[in-house]
Amino acid sequence: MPAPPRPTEAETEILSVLWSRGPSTVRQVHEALSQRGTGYTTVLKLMQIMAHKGLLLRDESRRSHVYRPAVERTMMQRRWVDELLDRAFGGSTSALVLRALSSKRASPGELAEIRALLDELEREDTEPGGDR
Amino acid sequence: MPAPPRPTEAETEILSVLWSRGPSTVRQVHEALSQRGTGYTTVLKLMQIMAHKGLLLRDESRRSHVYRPAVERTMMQRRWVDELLDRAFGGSTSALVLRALSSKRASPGELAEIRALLDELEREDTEPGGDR
DNA sequence: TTCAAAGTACGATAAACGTCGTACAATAAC
DNA sequence: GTTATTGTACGACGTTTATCGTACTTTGAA
Repeated sequence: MPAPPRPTEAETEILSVLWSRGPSTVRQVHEALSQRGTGYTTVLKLMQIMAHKGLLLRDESRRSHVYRPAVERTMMQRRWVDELLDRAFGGSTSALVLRALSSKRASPGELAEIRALLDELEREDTEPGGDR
Repeated sequence: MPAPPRPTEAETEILSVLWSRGPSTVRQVHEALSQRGTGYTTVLKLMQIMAHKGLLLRDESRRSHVYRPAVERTMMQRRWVDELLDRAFGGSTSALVLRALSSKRASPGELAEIRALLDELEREDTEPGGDR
């Protein structure tokens, strides 16, 4: 099975539900997406197609099939970030980070988290072969 | 004129050329995109549509119309980041930054840049009404 | 056992995207 | 002045996306 393709916008919404809810039936996903007002069969068809594309896996052992993501959220986040990096920031990670930080105000806690990661990254740079 | 819509993928490539080259004719954009092998009239039509949508402005005073972006690169980067934030990171800036930093290795210079911004943001937090 | 409810499967459709060919206008070359 | 070049305008077309209606199947309740 080749790497699954990039999910479309509607597909991404479905993936989000599945990532946060865990394995779910079409009905459950449809209800989670209820505020968007799309019909049940629309969600059904999308999820069938996604399974076909390799974006979802499904368990058909029960009458209501149970779907789950075939890709990890982390993996997909990485792909999206890489894509945005290429497409919009000329590959400059710092430019993206700068934009993210200046765009939406991050909480002090979030800033601390980022600083911690920064510390770790710089430690790895100067002390190659550290932990992990 | 309402806010211009989100550019599509092909439109984004054209915008990138315009942002880096400055105002350009269709031919110049087409040449900058030559490695992608799209036809001249394709680029022409795309750019006409983009002007219609409010993504580009054009100067028709010369025979070869000269196009330029109607939106600033920075503004669009902000929109893309916000969108990615919502769609994929549940609005958590730190999660996005963490993913960006752990995904692609940032250079020491970039890390320093980020640290400097972090310092500034935290200074603003504790000393409201500082510089700016 | 029949019948409504809840499911899946899938064809049809409308809009958006990217693509190009062709028609036409203006300019430059000869 | 005629012709080749370079440009714009725009209709047409194949794909993909998102959407839904309808047909068929399974199951549980009356």
